Amino acid sequence: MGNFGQHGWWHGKFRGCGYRITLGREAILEALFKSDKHLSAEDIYMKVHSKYPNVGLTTVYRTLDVLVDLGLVFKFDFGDKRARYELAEGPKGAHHHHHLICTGCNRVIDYTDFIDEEVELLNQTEKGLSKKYDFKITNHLIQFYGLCSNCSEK
Amino acid sequence: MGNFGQHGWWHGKFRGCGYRITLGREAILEALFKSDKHLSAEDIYMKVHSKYPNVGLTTVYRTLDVLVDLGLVFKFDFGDKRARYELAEGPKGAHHHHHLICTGCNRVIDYTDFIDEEVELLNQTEKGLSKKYDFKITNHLIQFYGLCSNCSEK
DNA sequence: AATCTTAATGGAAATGGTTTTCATTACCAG
DNA sequence: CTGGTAATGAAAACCATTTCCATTAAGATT
Repeated sequence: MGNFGQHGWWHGKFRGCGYRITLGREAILEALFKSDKHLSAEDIYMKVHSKYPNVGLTTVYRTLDVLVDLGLVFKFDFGDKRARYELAEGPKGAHHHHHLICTGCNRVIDYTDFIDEEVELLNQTEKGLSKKYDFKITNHLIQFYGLCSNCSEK
Repeated sequence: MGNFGQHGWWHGKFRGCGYRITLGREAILEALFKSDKHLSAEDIYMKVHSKYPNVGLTTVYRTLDVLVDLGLVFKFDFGDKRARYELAEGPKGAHHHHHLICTGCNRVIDYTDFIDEEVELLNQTEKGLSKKYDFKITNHLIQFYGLCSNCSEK
Protein backbone atom coordinates (compact mmCIF):
# COMPACT_ATOMS: atom_id res chain seq x y z
CA MET A 1 0.00 0.00 0.00
CA GLY A 2 1.83 3.00 1.32
CA ASN A 3 5.26 1.65 0.50
CA PHE A 4 5.70 3.87 -2.45
CA GLY A 5 9.39 4.42 -2.23
CA GLN A 6 10.40 0.80 -2.16
CA HIS A 7 8.80 -0.20 -5.40
CA GLY A 8 9.97 1.89 -8.26
CA TRP A 9 7.37 0.20 -10.45
CA TRP A 10 7.60 3.15 -12.81
CA HIS A 11 11.39 3.20 -13.11
CA GLY A 12 11.33 0.79 -16.02
CA LYS A 13 8.88 2.81 -18.04
CA PHE A 14 10.83 5.93 -17.19
CA ARG A 15 14.24 4.65 -18.16
CA GLY A 16 12.89 2.94 -21.22
CA CYS A 17 11.96 6.34 -22.58
CA GLY A 18 15.35 7.85 -21.85
CA TYR A 19 14.32 9.78 -18.77
CA ARG A 20 16.51 9.93 -15.70
CA ILE A 21 15.33 9.04 -12.24
CA THR A 22 15.74 12.03 -9.95
CA LEU A 23 14.83 12.82 -6.41
CA GLY A 24 12.41 15.50 -7.54
CA ARG A 25 10.55 13.16 -9.86
CA GLU A 26 10.44 10.51 -7.18
CA ALA A 27 8.96 13.01 -4.75
CA ILE A 28 6.37 14.30 -7.20
CA LEU A 29 5.17 10.85 -8.13
CA GLU A 30 5.07 9.93 -4.47
CA ALA A 31 2.90 12.94 -3.70
CA LEU A 32 0.48 11.91 -6.42
CA PHE A 33 0.54 8.35 -5.18
CA LYS A 34 -0.18 9.16 -1.57
CA SER A 35 -2.71 11.87 -2.07
CA ASP A 36 -6.35 11.74 -2.71
CA LYS A 37 -6.67 13.43 -6.03
CA HIS A 38 -7.41 16.39 -8.25
CA LEU A 39 -4.15 17.99 -7.23
CA SER A 40 -3.04 21.18 -8.93
CA ALA A 41 0.60 21.79 -9.77
CA GLU A 42 0.86 24.10 -6.81
CA ASP A 43 -0.76 21.56 -4.48
CA ILE A 44 1.89 19.11 -5.52
CA TYR A 45 4.60 21.69 -5.20
CA MET A 46 3.63 22.43 -1.63
CA LYS A 47 3.46 18.80 -0.64
CA VAL A 48 6.80 18.07 -2.22
CA HIS A 49 8.39 21.26 -1.01
CA SER A 50 7.64 20.51 2.64
CA LYS A 51 9.74 17.37 2.43
CA TYR A 52 12.24 18.36 -0.24
CA PRO A 53 12.59 22.14 -0.06
CA ASN A 54 14.97 22.21 -2.96
CA VAL A 55 12.44 21.08 -5.54
CA GLY A 56 11.02 24.03 -7.44
CA LEU A 57 7.65 24.70 -8.99
CA THR A 58 9.16 24.68 -12.46
CA THR A 59 10.30 21.12 -11.94
CA VAL A 60 6.82 20.16 -10.83
CA TYR A 61 5.38 21.48 -14.07
CA ARG A 62 8.05 19.85 -16.17
CA THR A 63 7.73 16.52 -14.43
CA LEU A 64 3.97 16.55 -14.75
CA ASP A 65 4.33 17.12 -18.47
CA VAL A 66 6.56 14.08 -18.71
CA LEU A 67 4.20 11.97 -16.64
CA VAL A 68 1.25 12.97 -18.78
CA ASP A 69 3.21 12.17 -21.93
CA LEU A 70 4.07 8.76 -20.56
CA GLY A 71 0.44 8.15 -19.69
CA LEU A 72 1.20 7.73 -16.00
CA VAL A 73 -0.85 10.78 -15.06
CA PHE A 74 -4.05 12.30 -16.35
CA LYS A 75 -4.49 16.03 -16.68
CA PHE A 76 -7.94 17.52 -16.20
CA ASP A 77 -9.69 20.83 -16.51
CA PHE A 78 -12.47 21.15 -13.98
CA GLY A 79 -13.33 24.74 -14.67
CA ASP A 80 -11.41 26.45 -11.93
CA LYS A 81 -8.58 27.83 -13.91
CA ARG A 82 -5.74 25.55 -13.08
CA ALA A 83 -4.93 22.10 -14.38
CA ARG A 84 -5.62 19.15 -12.10
CA TYR A 85 -3.59 15.99 -12.10
CA GLU A 86 -4.21 12.48 -10.93
CA LEU A 87 -2.39 9.21 -11.16
CA ALA A 88 -3.55 7.10 -14.09
CA GLU A 89 -2.13 3.84 -12.85
CA GLY A 90 -0.32 2.69 -9.79
CA PRO A 91 1.69 -0.45 -9.14
CA LYS A 92 -1.55 -2.40 -9.09
CA GLY A 93 -2.92 -0.89 -12.28
CA ALA A 94 -5.62 1.66 -12.81
CA HIS A 95 -8.85 2.15 -10.93
CA HIS A 96 -10.87 3.77 -13.65
CA HIS A 97 -13.32 6.51 -12.80
CA HIS A 98 -14.96 9.54 -14.33
CA HIS A 99 -16.10 12.88 -12.93
CA LEU A 100 -19.22 14.84 -12.09
CA ILE A 101 -18.44 18.55 -11.99
CA CYS A 102 -20.61 21.10 -10.25
CA THR A 103 -20.73 24.29 -12.27
CA GLY A 104 -21.91 26.14 -9.18
CA CYS A 105 -19.09 25.45 -6.73
CA ASN A 106 -16.59 23.50 -8.86
CA ARG A 107 -16.89 20.48 -6.60
CA VAL A 108 -15.86 17.28 -8.31
CA ILE A 109 -17.37 13.90 -7.57
CA ASP A 110 -15.63 10.76 -8.74
CA TYR A 111 -17.84 7.94 -9.81
CA THR A 112 -17.14 4.40 -10.87
CA ASP A 113 -20.76 3.43 -11.46
CA PHE A 114 -21.68 2.63 -15.03
CA ILE A 115 -18.01 2.71 -15.90
CA ASP A 116 -18.09 -0.78 -17.38
CA GLU A 117 -20.90 0.03 -19.75
CA GLU A 118 -19.33 3.34 -20.61
CA VAL A 119 -15.98 1.82 -21.30
CA GLU A 120 -17.45 -0.91 -23.44
CA LEU A 121 -19.32 1.59 -25.57
CA LEU A 122 -16.24 3.75 -25.75
CA ASN A 123 -14.16 0.84 -26.97
CA GLN A 124 -16.63 0.11 -29.74
CA THR A 125 -16.80 3.76 -30.66
CA GLU A 126 -13.05 4.08 -30.61
CA LYS A 127 -12.73 1.13 -32.95
CA GLY A 128 -15.21 2.59 -35.40
CA LEU A 129 -13.74 6.07 -35.27
CA SER A 130 -10.17 4.86 -35.60
CA LYS A 131 -11.06 3.09 -38.81
CA LYS A 132 -13.22 5.76 -40.34
CA TYR A 133 -10.94 8.69 -39.61
CA ASP A 134 -7.60 6.86 -39.67
CA PHE A 135 -7.00 8.12 -36.17
CA LYS A 136 -5.05 6.29 -33.48
CA ILE A 137 -7.04 6.82 -30.29
CA THR A 138 -5.04 6.63 -27.10
CA ASN A 139 -7.31 8.18 -24.55
CA HIS A 140 -10.74 9.54 -23.85
CA LEU A 141 -12.42 12.05 -21.61
CA ILE A 142 -15.94 11.91 -20.21
CA GLN A 143 -17.29 14.46 -17.82
CA PHE A 144 -20.76 15.39 -16.67
CA TYR A 145 -21.62 18.93 -15.68
CA GLY A 146 -24.44 20.13 -13.51
CA LEU A 147 -25.38 21.29 -10.04
CA CYS A 148 -24.65 19.41 -6.85
CA SER A 149 -27.31 19.13 -4.15
CA ASN A 150 -26.04 22.19 -2.31
CA CYS A 151 -25.96 24.43 -5.35
CA SER A 152 -29.28 23.38 -6.86
CA GLU A 153 -31.12 24.53 -3.74
CA LYS A 154 -30.25 28.14 -4.33
CA MET B 1 -30.10 29.77 -43.87
CA GLY B 2 -27.91 32.81 -43.80
CA ASN B 3 -30.64 35.17 -42.68
CA PHE B 4 -29.35 35.39 -39.21
CA GLY B 5 -30.24 38.92 -38.46
CA GLN B 6 -33.87 38.70 -39.31
CA HIS B 7 -34.75 35.96 -36.90
CA GLY B 8 -33.84 36.89 -33.39
CA TRP B 9 -34.76 33.39 -32.30
CA TRP B 10 -32.59 33.91 -29.26
CA HIS B 11 -34.07 37.26 -28.22
CA GLY B 12 -36.72 35.58 -26.13
CA LYS B 13 -34.32 33.49 -24.17
CA PHE B 14 -32.11 36.52 -23.74
CA ARG B 15 -34.73 38.90 -22.50
CA GLY B 16 -36.32 36.26 -20.34
CA CYS B 17 -33.11 36.18 -18.32
CA GLY B 18 -32.91 39.92 -17.95
CA TYR B 19 -30.24 40.48 -20.56
CA ARG B 20 -30.39 43.35 -22.98
CA ILE B 21 -30.13 42.99 -26.73
CA THR B 22 -27.17 44.97 -28.01
CA LEU B 23 -25.45 45.38 -31.33
CA GLY B 24 -22.30 43.75 -30.01
CA ARG B 25 -24.12 40.67 -28.79
CA GLU B 26 -25.98 40.44 -32.05
CA ALA B 27 -22.72 40.60 -33.96
CA ILE B 28 -20.99 38.01 -31.80
CA LEU B 29 -23.82 35.54 -32.08
CA GLU B 30 -23.96 36.16 -35.80
CA ALA B 31 -20.27 35.39 -36.14
CA LEU B 32 -20.76 32.12 -34.31
CA PHE B 33 -23.79 31.35 -36.42
CA LYS B 34 -22.14 31.97 -39.75
CA SER B 35 -18.79 30.43 -39.04
CA ASP B 36 -17.62 26.93 -39.17
CA LYS B 37 -16.54 26.25 -35.65
CA HIS B 38 -13.99 25.95 -32.88
CA LEU B 39 -13.61 29.71 -32.80
CA SER B 40 -11.45 31.28 -30.14
CA ALA B 41 -12.44 34.53 -28.49
CA GLU B 42 -9.93 36.35 -30.62
CA ASP B 43 -11.19 34.70 -33.81
CA ILE B 44 -14.61 36.00 -32.98
CA TYR B 45 -13.26 39.39 -32.06
CA MET B 46 -11.57 39.74 -35.43
CA LYS B 47 -14.62 38.68 -37.36
CA VAL B 48 -16.85 41.02 -35.43
CA HIS B 49 -14.35 43.83 -35.42
CA SER B 50 -14.11 43.91 -39.21
CA LYS B 51 -17.79 44.72 -39.44
CA TYR B 52 -18.33 46.57 -36.18
CA PRO B 53 -15.01 48.19 -35.29
CA ASN B 54 -16.35 49.55 -32.05
CA VAL B 55 -16.87 46.17 -30.43
CA GLY B 56 -13.98 45.31 -28.14
CA LEU B 57 -12.36 42.06 -27.12
CA THR B 58 -13.61 42.48 -23.57
CA THR B 59 -17.17 42.48 -24.78
CA VAL B 60 -16.50 39.32 -26.74
CA TYR B 61 -15.33 37.56 -23.60
CA ARG B 62 -18.21 38.87 -21.54
CA THR B 63 -20.79 37.95 -24.12
CA LEU B 64 -19.39 34.47 -24.54
CA ASP B 65 -19.67 33.96 -20.80
CA VAL B 66 -23.31 34.91 -20.96
CA LEU B 67 -23.97 32.66 -23.93
CA VAL B 68 -22.30 29.73 -22.21
CA ASP B 69 -24.35 30.36 -19.07
CA LEU B 70 -27.52 30.39 -21.11
CA GLY B 71 -26.52 27.16 -22.80
CA LEU B 72 -26.54 28.73 -26.25
CA VAL B 73 -22.83 28.16 -26.72
CA PHE B 74 -20.43 25.40 -25.70
CA LYS B 75 -16.95 26.15 -24.47
CA PHE B 76 -14.19 23.65 -25.19
CA ASP B 77 -10.58 23.08 -24.32
CA PHE B 78 -8.76 21.37 -27.16
CA GLY B 79 -5.29 21.57 -25.69
CA ASP B 80 -3.97 24.63 -27.45
CA LYS B 81 -4.19 27.11 -24.68
CA ARG B 82 -7.19 29.14 -25.56
CA ALA B 83 -10.86 28.38 -25.11
CA ARG B 84 -12.87 27.41 -28.17
CA TYR B 85 -16.52 28.20 -28.64
CA GLU B 86 -19.25 26.82 -30.81
CA LEU B 87 -22.95 27.32 -31.12
CA ALA B 88 -24.93 24.76 -29.14
CA GLU B 89 -28.20 25.32 -30.90
CA GLY B 90 -29.37 27.43 -33.78
CA PRO B 91 -32.86 28.38 -34.89
CA LYS B 92 -33.33 24.83 -36.09
CA GLY B 93 -32.04 23.19 -32.94
CA ALA B 94 -28.78 21.46 -32.25
CA HIS B 95 -26.76 19.24 -34.53
CA HIS B 96 -25.00 17.17 -31.93
CA HIS B 97 -21.42 16.10 -32.44
CA HIS B 98 -18.33 15.21 -30.47
CA HIS B 99 -14.62 15.66 -31.07
CA LEU B 100 -11.49 13.73 -31.94
CA ILE B 101 -8.43 15.68 -30.88
CA CYS B 102 -4.95 15.04 -32.24
CA THR B 103 -2.39 15.42 -29.48
CA GLY B 104 0.29 15.81 -32.13
CA CYS B 105 -0.96 18.81 -34.08
CA ASN B 106 -4.08 19.85 -32.14
CA ARG B 107 -6.28 19.20 -35.15
CA VAL B 108 -9.90 18.62 -34.20
CA ILE B 109 -12.23 16.34 -36.12
CA ASP B 110 -15.96 16.55 -35.53
CA TYR B 111 -17.84 13.32 -35.72
CA THR B 112 -21.51 12.50 -35.56
CA ASP B 113 -21.08 8.75 -35.97
CA PHE B 114 -22.10 6.66 -32.99
CA ILE B 115 -23.64 9.74 -31.46
CA ASP B 116 -27.01 8.10 -31.06
CA GLU B 117 -25.64 5.16 -29.12
CA GLU B 118 -23.44 7.43 -27.09
CA VAL B 119 -26.25 9.76 -26.25
CA GLU B 120 -28.53 6.93 -25.26
CA LEU B 121 -25.95 5.49 -22.91
CA LEU B 122 -25.24 8.95 -21.56
CA ASN B 123 -28.90 9.50 -20.84
CA GLN B 124 -29.11 6.28 -18.87
CA THR B 125 -25.93 7.10 -17.03
CA GLU B 126 -27.08 10.60 -16.31
CA LYS B 127 -30.30 9.29 -14.86
CA GLY B 128 -28.49 6.86 -12.59
CA LEU B 129 -25.90 9.36 -11.49
CA SER B 130 -28.43 12.11 -10.86
CA LYS B 131 -30.30 9.86 -8.49
CA LYS B 132 -27.34 8.36 -6.70
CA TYR B 133 -25.45 11.59 -6.15
CA ASP B 134 -28.39 13.97 -6.00
CA PHE B 135 -26.81 15.90 -8.84
CA LYS B 136 -28.71 17.78 -11.51
CA ILE B 137 -26.87 17.02 -14.74
CA THR B 138 -27.21 19.66 -17.43
CA ASN B 139 -24.44 18.83 -19.84
CA HIS B 140 -21.75 16.37 -20.75
CA LEU B 141 -18.41 16.31 -22.49
CA ILE B 142 -16.92 13.47 -24.51
CA GLN B 143 -13.63 13.76 -26.29
CA PHE B 144 -11.24 11.24 -27.78
CA TYR B 145 -7.52 11.91 -27.89
CA GLY B 146 -4.95 10.36 -30.16
CA LEU B 147 -2.90 10.85 -33.29
CA CYS B 148 -4.28 11.78 -36.68
CA SER B 149 -3.02 10.04 -39.80
CA ASN B 150 -0.41 12.70 -40.47
CA CYS B 151 1.03 12.68 -36.98
CA SER B 152 1.09 8.92 -36.47
CA GLU B 153 3.42 8.51 -39.44
CA LYS B 154 6.23 10.35 -37.72
C1' DA C 1 35.96 5.65 -7.78
C1' DA C 2 36.90 9.36 -11.15
C1' DT C 3 35.39 11.40 -15.44
C1' DC C 4 32.41 12.99 -18.91
C1' DT C 5 28.23 13.94 -21.45
C1' DT C 6 24.12 15.99 -21.30
C1' DA C 7 19.57 15.79 -19.17
C1' DA C 8 17.57 18.04 -15.31
C1' DT C 9 17.12 21.83 -12.26
C1' DG C 10 15.76 26.31 -9.87
C1' DG C 11 15.01 31.10 -9.65
C1' DA C 12 13.75 34.96 -12.00
C1' DA C 13 11.71 36.96 -15.79
C1' DA C 14 8.58 36.65 -19.55
C1' DT C 15 4.33 35.14 -21.64
C1' DG C 16 -0.33 35.61 -22.96
C1' DG C 17 -5.10 34.37 -22.47
C1' DT C 18 -8.51 36.13 -19.59
C1' DT C 19 -10.44 39.29 -16.02
C1' DT C 20 -10.96 43.54 -13.52
C1' DT C 21 -11.44 48.50 -13.12
C1' DC C 22 -13.73 52.56 -14.00
C1' DA C 23 -15.53 56.27 -16.38
C1' DT C 24 -18.73 56.53 -20.29
C1' DT C 25 -22.52 54.95 -23.24
C1' DA C 26 -26.94 53.32 -24.59
C1' DC C 27 -30.77 49.78 -23.80
C1' DC C 28 -35.51 49.95 -22.73
C1' DA C 29 -39.25 50.30 -19.07
C1' DG C 30 -42.21 53.69 -17.50
C1' DC D 1 -38.59 61.48 -23.46
C1' DT D 2 -36.16 60.35 -19.67
C1' DG D 3 -34.10 57.93 -15.74
C1' DG D 4 -32.06 53.88 -13.87
C1' DT D 5 -28.90 50.66 -14.71
C1' DA D 6 -26.87 47.11 -17.62
C1' DA D 7 -23.36 47.09 -21.05
C1' DT D 8 -19.22 48.82 -22.97
C1' DG D 9 -14.15 49.90 -24.35
C1' DA D 10 -9.51 50.80 -23.17
C1' DA D 11 -6.00 50.03 -20.25
C1' DA D 12 -4.22 47.78 -16.45
C1' DA D 13 -4.09 43.85 -13.58
C1' DC D 14 -4.07 38.97 -12.99
C1' DC D 15 -1.94 34.63 -12.61
C1' DA D 16 -1.15 29.91 -14.19
C1' DT D 17 2.25 28.29 -17.01
C1' DT D 18 6.65 28.71 -19.87
C1' DT D 19 11.01 30.24 -21.09
C1' DC D 20 15.81 31.56 -20.15
C1' DC D 21 20.17 30.46 -18.67
C1' DA D 22 23.75 29.42 -15.67
C1' DT D 23 24.42 25.52 -12.52
C1' DT D 24 23.91 20.77 -10.90
C1' DA D 25 23.87 15.91 -10.96
C1' DA D 26 22.18 11.27 -13.31
C1' DG D 27 24.38 7.47 -14.96
C1' DA D 28 27.27 5.44 -18.78
C1' DT D 29 32.06 4.80 -19.59
C1' DT D 30 36.48 4.21 -18.14
